[in-house]
Amino acid sequence: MRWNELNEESCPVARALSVIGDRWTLLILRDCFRGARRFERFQESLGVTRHVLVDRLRKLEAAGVLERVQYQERPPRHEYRLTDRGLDLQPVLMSLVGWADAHLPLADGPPLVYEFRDSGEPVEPVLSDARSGRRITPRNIRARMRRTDAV
Amino acid sequence: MRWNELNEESCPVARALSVIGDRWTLLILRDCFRGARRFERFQESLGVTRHVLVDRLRKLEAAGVLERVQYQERPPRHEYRLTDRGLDLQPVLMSLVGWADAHLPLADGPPLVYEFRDSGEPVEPVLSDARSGRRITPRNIRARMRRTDAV
DNA sequence: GAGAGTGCGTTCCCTTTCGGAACCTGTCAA
DNA sequence: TTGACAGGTTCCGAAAGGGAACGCACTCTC
Repeated sequence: MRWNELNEESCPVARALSVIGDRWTLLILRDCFRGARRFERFQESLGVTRHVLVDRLRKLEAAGVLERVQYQERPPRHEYRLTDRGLDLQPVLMSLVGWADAHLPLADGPPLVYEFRDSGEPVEPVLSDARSGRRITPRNIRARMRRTDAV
Repeated sequence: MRWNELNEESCPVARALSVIGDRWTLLILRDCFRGARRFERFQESLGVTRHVLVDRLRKLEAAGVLERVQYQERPPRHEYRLTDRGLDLQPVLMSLVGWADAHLPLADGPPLVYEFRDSGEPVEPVLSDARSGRRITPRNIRARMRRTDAV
């Protein structure tokens, strides 16, 4: 298994990481979910070097996670927007936040909280089964291989 | 923001990535969830070089995600086991799997499926609110900053 | 009791990636 | 005409990673 060929793996974790597993990539997406769209804003927010940022944005665009949209003509300027495919990464980000808040807490509480847009009720995200609504824990489910090459 | 000082950030995404954001780390944890515990098995499964593997295992141990347990005396041999903190990363892995299955599908279907350990019913993991059970989507929730330094 | 095997590293060398800083290219406004 | 702005590109040295060999403390087999 080579890092640059993760997309050819059958394991879904590996294929997901082939898109979002590079350094900085998930932080770029975090900024996207917070409304960032433009190169300078990503660069300032992350402090990442500019060619790395170019590389990551290009890869995310190629993967269909971001789309590059022209927002002015002269000089041509583009911004990066989350596609539906990118929006679907929200559970990944929220799971990370949930884990960090639980296990790497800050002294003065979590710096951000999620709430429902309509009611303002706070959200405590957990994984559950879409059909039954049953809560998912590491101990009440198991993975079953459908093919042996899954690794 | 420097990669090696992500743990000092206030953003929970950054702090989570300070533990699991390095190359290979999530793939090591994937193997742990599949029952891998020993150095040789990780090394064979991933093809990662041995010193990188040593580095990642040490960091995960230092972060309390894995614990190093002696399983024989002479010569002393240790294996790496998920702690409760490590088990709590399952939603992160499952979110990645869900996203990959939805957006980077394989021609012949997902190589592995999750099912409930007791009933064998298939599991379709989604994020929902622990209290209300309401489904979470990118559009029905918003993040609210509790402090301005959250970035 | 010599040699091979096992499990977990460590060391060495070379390539790739990354960080830091400067530079480039249209365009507009002062 | 000079400066600012947005989004890159280029160059160089440093850090991280890949590949392969070696080390070491046993045990097992012949």
